Amino acid sequence: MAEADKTGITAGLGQGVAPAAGGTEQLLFLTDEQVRKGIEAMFFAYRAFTADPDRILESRGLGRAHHRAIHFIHRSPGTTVSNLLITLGVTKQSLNRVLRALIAEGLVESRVGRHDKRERNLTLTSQGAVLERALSEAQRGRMRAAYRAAGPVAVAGFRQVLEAMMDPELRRQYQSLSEVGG
Amino acid sequence: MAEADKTGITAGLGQGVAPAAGGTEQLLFLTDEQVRKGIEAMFFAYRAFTADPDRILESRGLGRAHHRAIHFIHRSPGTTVSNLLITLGVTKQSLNRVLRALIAEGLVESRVGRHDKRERNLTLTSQGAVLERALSEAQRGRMRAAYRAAGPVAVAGFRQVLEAMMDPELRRQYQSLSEVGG
DNA sequence: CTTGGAAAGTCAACAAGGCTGACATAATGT
DNA sequence: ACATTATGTCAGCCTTGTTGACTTTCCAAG
Repeated sequence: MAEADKTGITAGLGQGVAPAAGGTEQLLFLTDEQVRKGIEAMFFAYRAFTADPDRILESRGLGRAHHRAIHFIHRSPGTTVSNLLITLGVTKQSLNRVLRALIAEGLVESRVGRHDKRERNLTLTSQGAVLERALSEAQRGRMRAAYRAAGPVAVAGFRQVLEAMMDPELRRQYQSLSEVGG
Repeated sequence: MAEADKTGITAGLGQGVAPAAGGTEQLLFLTDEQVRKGIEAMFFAYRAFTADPDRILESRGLGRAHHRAIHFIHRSPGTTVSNLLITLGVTKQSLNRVLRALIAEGLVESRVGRHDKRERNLTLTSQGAVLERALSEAQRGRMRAAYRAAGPVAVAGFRQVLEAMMDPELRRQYQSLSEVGG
């Protein structure tokens, strides 16, 4: 199947997309078949998306959960445990297990907060930064290749649809990351 | 490693990278920041993507693994265990546990193959079809809403990028599903 | 017809990474 | 002084993935 979608959207999108043949749907691109393909695309793409980092992590006895923590600590250095809890959407106990491992491995540092000593400010150690870099490189390499293959217009659309899929609460979190970032 | 510097723009620029609205970001869309946003968008969107079915499944004591099996059995009625194994990318033992539960619940039927009696042809029972419908409806509802919000051009781009992210092998599988399509 | 290999099922054991509940500690704010 | 917040931790449970070993059934080639 060719990437004929570029122009027509409705026309090129193959198989089950009956071109208005008795179709009641005013918007052709919203056929069940189209939506199903989107769902399956998410499933397969997400597998590919996590495959590269998983390979790196495996060799160090870490998992996807550690990757996520590393990613967001890198993204928001000095963030607190509570913040991370909200971002990751897991329980304190679950995150704590992950953080304990990361700290034990010397990848993350946990310092008592300056203003509020109950808080812990989390940062990557230099070792942690090295691993983050490796994980990120692998994942960004794939993402970058996909971006190149699909082109800038497609990339914009990609992000638009993903953002539209998020619940408002998640979207807010997602968007606030960029502002903070760095 | 050096690819990141190609654009001359590294981290810390946040949203400011692209000339906000309708800008010509054609040369800039491969900045690290852009790619990172894509990665995070995948993370958050995938959470939202699975949230609705998860809620339905939970109430019936099933999990995401069951959903995946149901989805692909629905998609390719009469498929064999081996086929499903390849599609889902899990081990025989793992899939078998899931299938056993689905059969016990009367959601899936396993019939001895006609041509090759070693094979088992898997189909949804009427009950299984009902559940599939419910799960699918929830997920497609969200996807459809996102599609509407983003528009047809964005949808095309969304699919293009996701497909470009897949490894050739996964992409082949993904594409072959449409042809079968029930 | 015998036999090798393929398809499927199963048992056992294990690990990652979610979850809940209960409880401890230290620091903060009222 | 006291309630609340942020964090950590123990214990136990669940789902879903993994390996390894073994069996049954069946097809197909020698």
